[in-house]
Amino acid sequence: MARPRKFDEERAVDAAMEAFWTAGYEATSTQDLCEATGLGRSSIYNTFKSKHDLFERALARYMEYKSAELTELMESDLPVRQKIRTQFQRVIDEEFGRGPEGSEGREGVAGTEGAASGRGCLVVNTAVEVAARDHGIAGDLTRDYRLRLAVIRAAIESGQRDGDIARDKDPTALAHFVIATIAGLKVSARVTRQRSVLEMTADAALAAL
Amino acid sequence: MARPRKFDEERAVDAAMEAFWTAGYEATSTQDLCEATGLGRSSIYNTFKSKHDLFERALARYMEYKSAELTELMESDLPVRQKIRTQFQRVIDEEFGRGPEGSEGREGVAGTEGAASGRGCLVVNTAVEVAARDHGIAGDLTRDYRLRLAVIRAAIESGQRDGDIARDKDPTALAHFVIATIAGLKVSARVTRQRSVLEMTADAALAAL
DNA sequence: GTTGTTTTGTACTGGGCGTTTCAAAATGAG
DNA sequence: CTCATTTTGAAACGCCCAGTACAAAACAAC
Repeated sequence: MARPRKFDEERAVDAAMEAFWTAGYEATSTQDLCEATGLGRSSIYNTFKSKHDLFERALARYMEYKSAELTELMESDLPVRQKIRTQFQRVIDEEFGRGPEGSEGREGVAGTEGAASGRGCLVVNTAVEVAARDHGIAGDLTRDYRLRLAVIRAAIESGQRDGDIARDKDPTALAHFVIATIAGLKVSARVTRQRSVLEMTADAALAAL
Repeated sequence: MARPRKFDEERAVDAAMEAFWTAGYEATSTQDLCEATGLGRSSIYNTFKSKHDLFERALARYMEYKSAELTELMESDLPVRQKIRTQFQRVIDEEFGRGPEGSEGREGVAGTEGAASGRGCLVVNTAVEVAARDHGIAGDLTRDYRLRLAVIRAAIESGQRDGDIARDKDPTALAHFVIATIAGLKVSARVTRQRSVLEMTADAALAAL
């Protein structure tokens, strides 16, 4: 009945997600979005209401991906502590790559530090950059937070039943703590470009469980 | 020998710091900076080389303030654990205010969550927003990180001498962990608007020391 | 008061922003 | 093929951005 679309909407959202992930919301222009998706301005504005709308869909997609990964890990049959450790390691690997041990920047020489190479985490980036001034986005993030909380808390409760974690500890508190630690690792990774620092941090956090 | 300046340069930097703190680097326009400082464009560009230069000075000032507070606390004669606890509490109070216990937003009703009211932490905001694409700023943040690390590590080592913290633990690792936890609290505060959640998180973190 | 220097207010620059407009192109239905 | 409908590309919109140019204003030195 009419001219058909030549692109895949989902692929466009994925491409936009990559762009927002790399540069952040404000710093990603509509021109950048055109180049990332391969679409023209008209197609984007015909498909999505606005840059903000596209961002919200891209963010939702990111949260879907990450929540799926987290859920799969937390519902596996590994010991709890190992689940948490693996999640921490994932965060570190995502920031530094999975390359050889010595691949991080040289250390110790003042003033020669480079900027971070990874692009961090879209959720953390968004929480810091836009959540305070955008109630809609803040709500999206809160909903995602609750989802992650539930999944991690369930794994911790399961670990308590197995005797891997002391039963007198509050699983909700521990789950909040795990989430905060992950966020902390991601922020630290923006500043200290040494994998070993993050691994020390993660190990110390695991001692709290 | 010439017309004297009518404003205080330091005060201008302070005002700019407040503006950048509230809105972030990109979202703060030169117009905003004029209004925040009360200066005209000419005065700003005559005193500072550029928006970026002014930001760097504002950030440095923020780091000075915060590092001074941290150092004062860490070099006090409180027990270590209480020093750390106090620092965590400061972070929470800064995000939620020091008001009565029930002042946080209502909870439980999906979709009604509001955006964060506080403005977070300029260091964390900067680390996430600009560090990855600005080597100079990244270096400033790294230097500040090392300073905080040294101060906290010293407090922990002192605590180990007092027997308040197990001597077999690596004080450097614990210091990195404390810093990451603080960052994690600040990020979580952007998403969960309940003081109790952050207090649970802080308590759980203290168990790791 | 005059001169020399600096600051200040105002207007402006070129450019990029998010968004809209519109006609041409493309396609399925009859 | 024709027609109705939708997508697409290109150009343009008004607006705001960081930064600049410049002359008038304000002072210190003499």
